Amino acid sequence: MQKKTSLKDIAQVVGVSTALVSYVLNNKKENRISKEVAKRIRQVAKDLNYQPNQIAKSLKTSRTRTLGLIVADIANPFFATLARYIEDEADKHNYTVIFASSDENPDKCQKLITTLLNRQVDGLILAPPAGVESQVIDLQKKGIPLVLVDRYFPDIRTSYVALNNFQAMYTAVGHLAKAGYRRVGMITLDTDLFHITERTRGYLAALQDNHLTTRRSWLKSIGPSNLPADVARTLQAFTTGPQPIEAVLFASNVIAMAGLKAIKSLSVAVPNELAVVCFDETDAYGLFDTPLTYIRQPVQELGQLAVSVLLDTLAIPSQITQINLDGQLIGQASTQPVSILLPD
Amino acid sequence: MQKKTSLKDIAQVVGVSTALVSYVLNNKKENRISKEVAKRIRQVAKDLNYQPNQIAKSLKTSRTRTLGLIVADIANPFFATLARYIEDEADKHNYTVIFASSDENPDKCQKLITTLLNRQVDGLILAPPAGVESQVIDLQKKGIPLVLVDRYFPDIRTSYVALNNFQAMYTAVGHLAKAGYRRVGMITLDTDLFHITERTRGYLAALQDNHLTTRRSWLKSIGPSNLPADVARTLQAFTTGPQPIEAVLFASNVIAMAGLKAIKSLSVAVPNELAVVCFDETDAYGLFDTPLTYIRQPVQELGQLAVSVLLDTLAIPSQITQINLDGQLIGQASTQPVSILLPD
DNA sequence: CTGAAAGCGCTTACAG
DNA sequence: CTGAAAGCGCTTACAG
Repeated sequence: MQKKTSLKDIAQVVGVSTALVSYVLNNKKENRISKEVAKRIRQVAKDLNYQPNQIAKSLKTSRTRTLGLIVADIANPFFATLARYIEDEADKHNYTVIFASSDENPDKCQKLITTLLNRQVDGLILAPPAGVESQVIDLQKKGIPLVLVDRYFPDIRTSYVALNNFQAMYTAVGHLAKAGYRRVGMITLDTDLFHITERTRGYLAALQDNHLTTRRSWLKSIGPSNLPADVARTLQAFTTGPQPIEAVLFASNVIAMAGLKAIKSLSVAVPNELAVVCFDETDAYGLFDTPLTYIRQPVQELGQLAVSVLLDTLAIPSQITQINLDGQLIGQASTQPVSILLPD
Repeated sequence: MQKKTSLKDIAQVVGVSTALVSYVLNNKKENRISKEVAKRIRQVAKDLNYQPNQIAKSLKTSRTRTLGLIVADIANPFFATLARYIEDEADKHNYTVIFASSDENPDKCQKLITTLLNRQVDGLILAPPAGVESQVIDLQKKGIPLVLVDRYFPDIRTSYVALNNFQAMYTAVGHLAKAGYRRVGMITLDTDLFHITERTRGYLAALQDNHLTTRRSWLKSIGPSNLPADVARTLQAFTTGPQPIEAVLFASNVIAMAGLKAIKSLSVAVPNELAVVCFDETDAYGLFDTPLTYIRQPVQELGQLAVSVLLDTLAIPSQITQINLDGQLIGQASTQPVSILLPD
């Protein structure tokens, strides 16, 4: 391997100390260094193609300009898109990003946190799995700059950037009510994650405020194993029987994809037999027969704000910033007003 | 911020040198150190919750146990999935991954390479954009451990892990020919990237070998600006006129998604009016009316092999490993044999 | 105005 | 068998 040139090499060639070279290349003490020496140094640095060793710099300054990002799964389109915006925003500030996937597993999350901290990341962007409250508290105790994204723990005072999930689902139900749908069901994930339970709370509150019937069986929580089959079974139950549901909300993108596939294979007509609201935006919706109504998360803002809140925290460690962004309901044919539905 | 405990802290408490502590905690010279001292050291390390500072370790050893990953766009499902497998495989060997997106832009790629090298990554996994041959050669000159993934440059002798794109498309055309389709078109990306041009070469070779008609107008290359509209226009041209095409190949996942949407909006019946073969696997295909035939890339193997080839290169720098993996054709209803097509 | 010296937290060749 | 010392490549308080 070709030897990289170091400050020392430049210093030797120019005949000055490494200190002076460091000052010049970092534009420090500009007014105190003779123009000529500075010029020589810069020229030699360029000639030797000097590239500073960030590791050495980091050891000295104890700042790595690296952020750690832990999501549930980088292969999930939501997190992949989020990661992209985080990357771009971090790059704007000359930070790089190390990413890792927790698979919603608290033990794995703990391991990843330790790894990232050993690499001296300057701060952590964390989409926490359920059950890591103690890990987050521990990070705070250690004074690690931290921002939660997508999810957070209402009982722990941390910085976070998240969707207002209550409002998002509340709005979606209101939209259905206004369009004339009365029997509204929801399929959600079986989890304690706050962002998901908030969606349920929004659903239930909106049913009440819109004077719609609430039935225990119309709200179904589904675990990760056998998810597609369980979603299909639930939809079948929802749509058959004497008083079938008129509209369904899918509370996550994973649920939505499974739900839409089930709707196709059950040959349920959308929206005539069943109106549909999905969560998150994806290219895939464009392949469904009916244009789909969905709740759009402002993923770009989530990513950008996560980075900028974290960078603020680096500057002012005591500062806590909590941001809830509103989702946007994109109304399409899958929730057409009942009054203008075509006869079957 | 709570002060982290260092080797020195442990050494002070136990009353030995930092050197000895380092030896014990790294399990070096085991037989030369008295069991008792070793035990004390381990105990104190545990009590003080010692976590080694990787930055300091890296500066000394000049190995960071970090890999750099540059893809076109981490938000693209193919690269997101690839990144996930790379992450998992790297983690197995106690490596972490810094990722970055080049947006197929050579200048951005150069900038990212420089950034990653300054961070002293041990090696680079690169899905190179077109036009970065000189950058790759430069990396080789510098002796940077490197593996290309997904794409490579046939004229440069580097390690790579890629799909056998020629074979993949050749097989797909053969499948169509066998099913009885005679007029076969392809929509591909307008690029010099080898992996894409190989797909074109496979298409053309298979047409010839299967004695199918080749027409210049049946092979259409489309640029990134206005891609969806251009794909739609092309499909319309393909399917209208006196001698419409009977089958179409979409040469990438982006083309496929645009193509499928266009097929829907043009109300072209699949496979009766047009048989379809897509590239890459995605959840989204499940929402299309007809089960789709597609070419599956072994993404997991691609990711795992990229990491293991790179780690091999770290051990034996001179070693070049070139791997072409075969794609798998998943035959479904969208390419049903002509003989059993239902009448329109 | 300039630069020698100390030190960040480790590892390891080397001397005793 | 054990550990002091040097050094990785930087930065910066400090002395001149």
